[in-house]
Amino acid sequence: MQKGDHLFLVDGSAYIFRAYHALPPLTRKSDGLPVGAVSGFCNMLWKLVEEARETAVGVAPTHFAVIFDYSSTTFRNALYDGYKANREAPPEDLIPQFPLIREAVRAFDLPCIEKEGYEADDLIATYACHAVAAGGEVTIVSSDKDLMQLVGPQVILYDQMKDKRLGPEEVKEKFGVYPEKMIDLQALVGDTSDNVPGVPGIGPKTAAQLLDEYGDLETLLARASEIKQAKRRENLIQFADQARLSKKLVTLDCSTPLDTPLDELFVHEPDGEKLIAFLKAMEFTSLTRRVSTKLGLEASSVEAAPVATTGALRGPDFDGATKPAQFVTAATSSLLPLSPVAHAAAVLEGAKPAPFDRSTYVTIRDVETLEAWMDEAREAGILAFDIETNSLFANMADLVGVSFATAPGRAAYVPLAHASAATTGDLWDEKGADDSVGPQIPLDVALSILKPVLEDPAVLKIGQNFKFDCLVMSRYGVTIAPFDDTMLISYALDASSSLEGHGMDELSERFLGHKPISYKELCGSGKGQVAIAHCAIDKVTEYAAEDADVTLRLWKTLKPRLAGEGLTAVYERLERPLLPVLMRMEARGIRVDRDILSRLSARFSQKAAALEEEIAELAGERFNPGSPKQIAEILFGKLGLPGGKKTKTGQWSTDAKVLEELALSGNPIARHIVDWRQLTKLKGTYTDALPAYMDGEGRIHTSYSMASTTTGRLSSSEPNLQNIPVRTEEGRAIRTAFIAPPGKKLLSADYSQIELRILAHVADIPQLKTAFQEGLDIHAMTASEMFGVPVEGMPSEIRRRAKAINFGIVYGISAFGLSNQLSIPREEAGAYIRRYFERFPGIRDYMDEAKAFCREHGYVETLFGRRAHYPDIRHSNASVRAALERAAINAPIQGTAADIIRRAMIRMEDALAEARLSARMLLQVHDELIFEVEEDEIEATIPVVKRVMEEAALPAVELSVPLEVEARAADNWDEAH
DNA sequence: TACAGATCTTA
DNA sequence: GTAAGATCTGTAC
Repeated sequence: MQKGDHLFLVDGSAYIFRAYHALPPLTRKSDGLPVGAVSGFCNMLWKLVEEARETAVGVAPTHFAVIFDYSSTTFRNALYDGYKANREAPPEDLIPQFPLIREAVRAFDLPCIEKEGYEADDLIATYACHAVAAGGEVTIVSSDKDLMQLVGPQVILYDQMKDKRLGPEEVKEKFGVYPEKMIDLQALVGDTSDNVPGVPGIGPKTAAQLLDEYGDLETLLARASEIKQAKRRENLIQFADQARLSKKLVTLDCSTPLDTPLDELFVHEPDGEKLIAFLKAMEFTSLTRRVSTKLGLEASSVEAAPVATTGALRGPDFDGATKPAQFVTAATSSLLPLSPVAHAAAVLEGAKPAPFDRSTYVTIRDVETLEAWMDEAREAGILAFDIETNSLFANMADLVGVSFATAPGRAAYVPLAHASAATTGDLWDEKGADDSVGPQIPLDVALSILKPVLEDPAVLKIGQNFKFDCLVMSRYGVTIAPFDDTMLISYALDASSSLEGHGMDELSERFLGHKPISYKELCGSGKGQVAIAHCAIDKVTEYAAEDADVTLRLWKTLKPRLAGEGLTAVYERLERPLLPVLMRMEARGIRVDRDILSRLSARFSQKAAALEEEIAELAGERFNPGSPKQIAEILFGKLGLPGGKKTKTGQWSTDAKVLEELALSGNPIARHIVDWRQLTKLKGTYTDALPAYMDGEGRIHTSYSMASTTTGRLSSSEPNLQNIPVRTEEGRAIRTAFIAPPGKKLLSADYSQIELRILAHVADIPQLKTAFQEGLDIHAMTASEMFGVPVEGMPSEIRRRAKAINFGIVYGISAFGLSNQLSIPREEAGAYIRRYFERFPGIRDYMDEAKAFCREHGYVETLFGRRAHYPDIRHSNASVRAALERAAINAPIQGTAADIIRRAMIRMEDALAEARLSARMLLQVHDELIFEVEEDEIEATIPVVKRVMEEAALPAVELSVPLEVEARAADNWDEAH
C-alpha cells in the first residue's frame, strides 16, 4: 500500500444487523431457510463495491476487507467480566444466516477477516493504523461510535444507510469533541449496550463540556475536586477507577497480529461466475440480474452453487459475536462451566412456554374443525378471541374473520368473508371471488357455533381492546361474557406517562419479547393499503391467529400481577364493568342536525373571507393567515411589530396570547388574525368535519379510549366529542346542532367543582370544606380569605384571580404558570401563591406529601386505589422533575374525579332500569354526562341521575364534602348545558 | 406519504 | 401550572 491508495474496511458484524433490521422479516428461500439478512447484506455490499465513487466517499477502493467479530471472549473480558454481558442473543432466524454471510463475502471474492480473541473493531483499528502508516487513506464503513476514535486526517467513517461521511468535524459536531478525545468521552459516558460502566450521571453533553474544560480524562479526574456541582464531583471522585477501566475497555487495539497482511487486501476483479452461482443459490433474482448485467455474463448459463443450508454449517465463529454466557446453548454448555446464576437463567429459559411458531397456526374452513376447537375451549375454560373486520369504526365494521387461541401456541383463524386478491373495480370480482380463496364457513353457520361459547358463563373470553370486538359482535347478536381485557389489565397495572402504551404490539414486545406481525406488514399502508378481506388467507391466518395467541399469553403474564400488586379492585370495579357501558354509549351515538352545521359553516366561511381581505389590506399583501411562519414574517418582519416570546424551535410565537397583546396595543391586524383563526378553527374542526361522521340516522358515534390517559380519565376520538366549543358565543352555536330526536330531549348533568371538592377533602382544608358544605361561592370565599375583602360587593377582578389560583392549585401550581394565566409579573404570582399557602397550609402539606410518596414509590394513588406511575420522578433535570411533580400532585385529584364519574356510569343503567326509566346515556365529558330522555320522563329522570352521580363515591369512600350535580334538559346540548 | 410542530378546542 | 385530540403547515423521505 502506498500514498494515494484507499482502503475500505467494512464492519461486517454491524452490517449484518443493519441488513437484518432494515429488511422485512421472514424473507425465506423456497426451502424455508431464512435469508433476509443475507439478501440485505449482499445488496449493500454490491452497492458499496459498485458505487463507492458516486457516494459521499467519492473514491473507489484500491484495498478492501470485510471484518467480523469472532468470539465473545477477548482481552476485555479479562479486564472486566461484565463486558458486553447484557447483550441479547441474536434473533432466532438470524443465527443460520451468519455462516451464509461469510460465504457471501467469499463469493464476492473479498477478504473475509476475523480472528479469535479479537473484536472486529480491533482488527479494523489495526488495519487502519497500518494503512495510515503506509501513507494511504481509509474509509471505515460503519457508523459505530466506538470506531470514531480512529477518525483523523487520513481516516473517515462512512454511514452507508444515510450516505454520510464522518470526518473529524462531523465527530466534533455529533459528540462535541474531536476524535482524539472520543476515548476519554466514552470512558466517562460508558455504554449500556456493551455494559461499559462509565461514570454515573455523566452523559455525552456533560462529558464533552468537561473534556473541553479540563483537556483530558486524567486531568479531569485529578482535578475533580474543583467541580462545582456536588453530585457530579462526588461521582467523578468515587468512580474515577471505573472511568479508567472504561477507558481501557473502549480503547481499540492497534497491534492485533494480522493473519492477512494489508497488501493482500488489494481489490481485484471478482470471479463473476462464482458470485452469480452463489446469488442464484440464494434465489436473489433481482440482484443476480443486476450483477450479471454489470459483469456482462449470462446468468442462465451459470448453475446455482451448492450451498449448505443446514445448521451443520454453523461454525464456532458467530454465536460468540453477541451471545452472552447465559444463553450458551446446550451443545456448547458442556464445554463451559456455568455459574449458578447462568445455570438458573438457562433453566428458566427452558421453562418458558413454547416459542412463537406461526407455522402451527390453523386455518379453519369447515364446521367439524370449528366445533372441535369450540369443544377444546369449553374444556380449557378460556378462549382468547379476536376479530378481523373491514373497518376501524366498530359501529359500521363487518366481520371478515375471527381468530382464537385455547392455549399458548395453539391458535386458529376462521375466514368468513374473504374475497379474491383485489384487482380494481372489476365487476366480475364479487361473483368470481369466492372460488379463488377456497372454502369458507358461511357466516351464520359459524356464528351459531361460536355464539354458545362466547356467551358461555363457564368460558372466560380474553380480548385485547375488547370493546371493539364486543361492539362488533353485539351487532351480530352475540353478547360476549364473561371476559377479561389485557389492555385494561395492563392499564390498571401500569398507567404511566413515560411508558409507551397498552396496544397489543407494544405489550407483546414488552412482556413476551416477541414482535407480532403488524397490520402494516400484512396490508401495507397509505396508498398501497389493501383491505384485509383481499389479503392472502394464509398470511391473515399467521397475523390473526398470532394476535389471539399473543393475547392469551399476555393474559397469562399480566392477570396474576393484578392480585400481586393489589390492583384487582381497580380492574374489577373501575375498568372491566365500564367497558360494556361505554360500548352501548358508542353504539347509540348522538343525533346531530346536519343543516345547522352547514349553515354555520357558510356563516364562518363568509366571515373568514371578509377578515382575510382586511388582513391582506392591512398587511399590504396576500398571505396565508393559517401559517404561523408567514404571520411572523409579516408582523415582526415587514410591519416591524415587537415580537413577544419564541417557540421551542426558535420561531417567533404567534399564538393567541401574543396576538391579543398586539391587538391591545392598537394593531387591528392582530385582532383580525385572532378572529380569522377562531372562525376557520370552528369550521375546519367542527362544522365541516362532523357531518362526515354521521350515520344513516343522523347520529355520530364517538370512540372512547379507556386506556390512553395517565390519570384514569377517558379520551374521545373520531370524532372527539369532549372538546366541542363552549366558551365563545360562536363556538357555542355548534352545540345547538347536537339534538335529541322528536319526542325526546337531551339531559346534561355535571359535577360542580368536583376537583376542588376532592382537593378540599384529601388536603383536609377546613375553610374550603365549610364553604362547600354551606354552598358558598368558593372562589369568592378564597379571595376573601386571601385578600381580606368581604364577599359582598367583591370586585370581579379579585374573584377572577382567586379562581385562577384555585385552578392552578389543582394543577400543581407554579409562579410561572400563574403569571402566564393572569398576565401578571412572576413576582406577583409568587406572592399570591405564598399567601395562599399561608392561609391554607394544608395545601402545601398535601403537595409535599404527594411528591414524597411519589419519590418513594414511583407512583401516586387516587382515593380508590388507581395508580399513576411516574418512574422518572427523581429526574436529575430540575425542570423536568418539577413538571413530573406537578403531574404527580394533580393525578390523585383528577384521577379521583375520573374514578367517581366511572362509578356513576357503571351504576347508572341499573338505577334507571330499576326506576323504570328509558333514559339512555350517550356521552361523557369528564365531569358531565349527557342523556337522551323521553320528554314525559324528564322530571322523574333528573333526581335519579343526580342521586347516582352524587352518591357515586359511596360506600368505598366517604367524602367530607358533598358532591353537587347540576342537571338540565333541553332541545339541544347548548341549552341543556 | 408521513411526521413533527404550532395552535386551538375541552374539562 | 393538569389531562386530552384534531387540524393545518412545512419539511423530510
